[in-house]
Amino acid sequence: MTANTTASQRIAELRQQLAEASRAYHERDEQIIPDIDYDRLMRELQALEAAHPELDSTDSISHQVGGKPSSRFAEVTHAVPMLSLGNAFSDEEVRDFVRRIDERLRRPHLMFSAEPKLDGLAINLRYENGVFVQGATRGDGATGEDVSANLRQIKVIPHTLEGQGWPEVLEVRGEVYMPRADFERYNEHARLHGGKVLANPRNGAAGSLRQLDPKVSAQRPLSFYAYGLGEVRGGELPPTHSATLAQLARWGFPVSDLCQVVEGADGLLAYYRDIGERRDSLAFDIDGVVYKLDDREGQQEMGFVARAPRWAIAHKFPAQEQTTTVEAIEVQIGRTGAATPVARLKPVHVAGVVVTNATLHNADQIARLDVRVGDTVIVRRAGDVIPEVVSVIADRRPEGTQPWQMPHTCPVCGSEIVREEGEAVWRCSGELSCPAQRKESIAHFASRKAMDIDGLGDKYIETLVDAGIVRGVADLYALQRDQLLVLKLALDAADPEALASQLGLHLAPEGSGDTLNRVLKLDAGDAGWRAQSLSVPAGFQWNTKKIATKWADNLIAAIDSSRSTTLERLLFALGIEHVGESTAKALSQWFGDLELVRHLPWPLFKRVPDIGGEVARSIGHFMAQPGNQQAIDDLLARGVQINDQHAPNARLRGELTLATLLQDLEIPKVTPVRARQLAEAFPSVEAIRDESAHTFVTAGLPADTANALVAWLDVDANAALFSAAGAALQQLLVRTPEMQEQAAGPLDGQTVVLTGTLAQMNRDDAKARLEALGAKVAGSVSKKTSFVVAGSEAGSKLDKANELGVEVWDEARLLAFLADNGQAS
DNA sequence: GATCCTCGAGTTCA
DNA sequence: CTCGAGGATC
Repeated sequence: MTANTTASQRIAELRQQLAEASRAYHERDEQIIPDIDYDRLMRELQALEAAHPELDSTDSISHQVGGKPSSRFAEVTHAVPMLSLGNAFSDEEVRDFVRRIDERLRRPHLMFSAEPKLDGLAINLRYENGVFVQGATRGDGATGEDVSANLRQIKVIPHTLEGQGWPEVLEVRGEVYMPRADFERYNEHARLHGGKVLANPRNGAAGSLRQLDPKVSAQRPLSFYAYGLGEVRGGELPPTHSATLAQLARWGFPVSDLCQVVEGADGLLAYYRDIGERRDSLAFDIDGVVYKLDDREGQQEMGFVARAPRWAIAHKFPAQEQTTTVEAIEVQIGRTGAATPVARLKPVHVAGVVVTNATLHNADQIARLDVRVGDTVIVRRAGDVIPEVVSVIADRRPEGTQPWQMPHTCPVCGSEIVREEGEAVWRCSGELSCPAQRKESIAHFASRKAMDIDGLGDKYIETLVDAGIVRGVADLYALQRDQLLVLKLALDAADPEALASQLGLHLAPEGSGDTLNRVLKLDAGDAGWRAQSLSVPAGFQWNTKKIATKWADNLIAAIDSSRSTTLERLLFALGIEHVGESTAKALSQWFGDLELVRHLPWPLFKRVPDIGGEVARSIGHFMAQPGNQQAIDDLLARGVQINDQHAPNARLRGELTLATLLQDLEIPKVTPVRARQLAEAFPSVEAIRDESAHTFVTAGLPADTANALVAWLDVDANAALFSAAGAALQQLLVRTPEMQEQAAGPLDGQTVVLTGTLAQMNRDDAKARLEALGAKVAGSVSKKTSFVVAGSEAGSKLDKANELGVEVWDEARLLAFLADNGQAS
């Protein structure tokens, strides 16, 4: 095959792909390949055609601008063609652009008008004698569609011009777009009322403008910014682009206030960076910025190349969206057993990083998108960082794919995967017998906000667990330096036999695992393979320099220093379901000591604000497992110490009554009113326990309530819980004298939210200090928020605060306040 | 019973 | 950061 046939094949291929994409984009408002790919393919085609002029043809898509207009609307031939712009993707290309102008014009100060490039739909508005007469889409650049009726529905487009001095014929060009917030609101409404959900603001704008019924179009929240001119007759306009925009604004057109005049390539690049940083906080989507030589005389001198002016260029942001293929859909098991499907993607660059994984959240989301293995998908890194699959490109689905289904068994331990009634998540039922859950729970235990064991990364946890050295969190505190050294040696060893003989270890037979496992496992007969007691012989020759000893020493030291901890950290570290950072803190503050929390009957936990039945039961359930109690015993036996134990909070005192207890037990039919009645009629739990329904009725309870109570007490487990709770209540009340009064802080009862980056301290630090003054530090802004502390680059939370009229402090004010109240750094 | 608010849990990559 | 769901409140 000659080079030429290869090229001609490729050209044909490219032309077909591009034509297809172009048709979909312009006629059906669908994007079947992302812009970035389209641009890349177009460049490839142009390059090939330039290199092989004999294969070029005038009707190639590379010589057209956009697609053919659809036939539903009247055609409009533009008096002045609507051209597209050349693209720049790098600083270098921008400098080239400026250099070309500089070389031709030879002027001292090159001034440019820089503007955001809105991601919408370009249109041309025609005014004759100051009255709007026609509006058209760009179409293929030469002819577009008459969408005047729909454009008249857009409030910001003037029907008649304001002010005076406008030309007889004035054509204004600009972008119709849909503001993000309106797009969201519209979709929310559509979802609730079964309307058409829009894919993104750009498609929303395009689709809306091309509705045949202007009434439908009127419902869509469209807006407009002017950025240029078409035909102008019978009038003078200012000599620069920037002054023209100002003039357009005076005539009543919306002009973006982000437009700026800057000088030279450096000015352009600074503008680009500035807008790039503000991109996410803008009210609309942009896909780059546009630079135009400001003075019109210079523009004329520069002229045009085939499809674009030489005096303007679009500087695009790195693609936020990319296509790639789904190589597999795997299931990850989290600490709680939650089974999360994750798409393994063919690696692809998106917005500066290589993305290989994207969460698919849960089975419902997969079903909604209908993502299948082998699919080509569009991946996005939205405003935040986390990649997500936006949509599947249906046309590129290979034959014979099946809809994805949640597996029935756990990929790690083989246990059944089940879904609770009414819940969205599927869970592996293996609990701690599932290695994945065990590893995750150990990782959680060691994490920064829990026991904070530095240096114990996922990899090491994995090997420690696989090797059987660590089976539960308490085993971490029994780790020996030698075990870690051998572990590291085995991980790096090329020759297991040699290593084993050097260390004097018995080696598991080949095929019983990788090098590491063969070194670590010892034949224990029928019991299977077990970790052997590992040690490095005295005088062992380390054959590589300083191998691993540093790491092992550091880890042992980190584990050691984590022994001294707080109740809050330990409770959080245990990984009790529904007990996160803040619930752990509440438990620690209200009850003060571990023994109390370990043995308290669950209904009493409900006395703590923000703990309800679900959370209370979960704590009780955790503490009722012998294995968990054993683990706590082991931790304490191996030197874990809680340094902040104290007496229960005195505020509990008023809460601990027979009436509240009766409510908290969740006895059927026993409402708060009935609970109070019972508490008044009977002095204690013991007095109620063995009574008959008749006695309760005599005491004033309705018969059905009395019967329900007796029936409930008749169940042994309930009776036991009842007695235990009564005893615990008494015990706590007996401790009344030692209960702690909480010191009143200046921020008592206030809720504070931190946002943005603080320069002088980190977030956790600021949080701790505010809490020391009595404040509650919350994660989201609501009308109950007392004030918001905004650091630099504050985002949505600051907006929300402004929206709700919540007071906002800057960092200086916070620092001053902290200093005034004895919490200076 | 509905609504608002907060917490927990899960996730990516340099 | 976002979603889902638990808790508090009316």
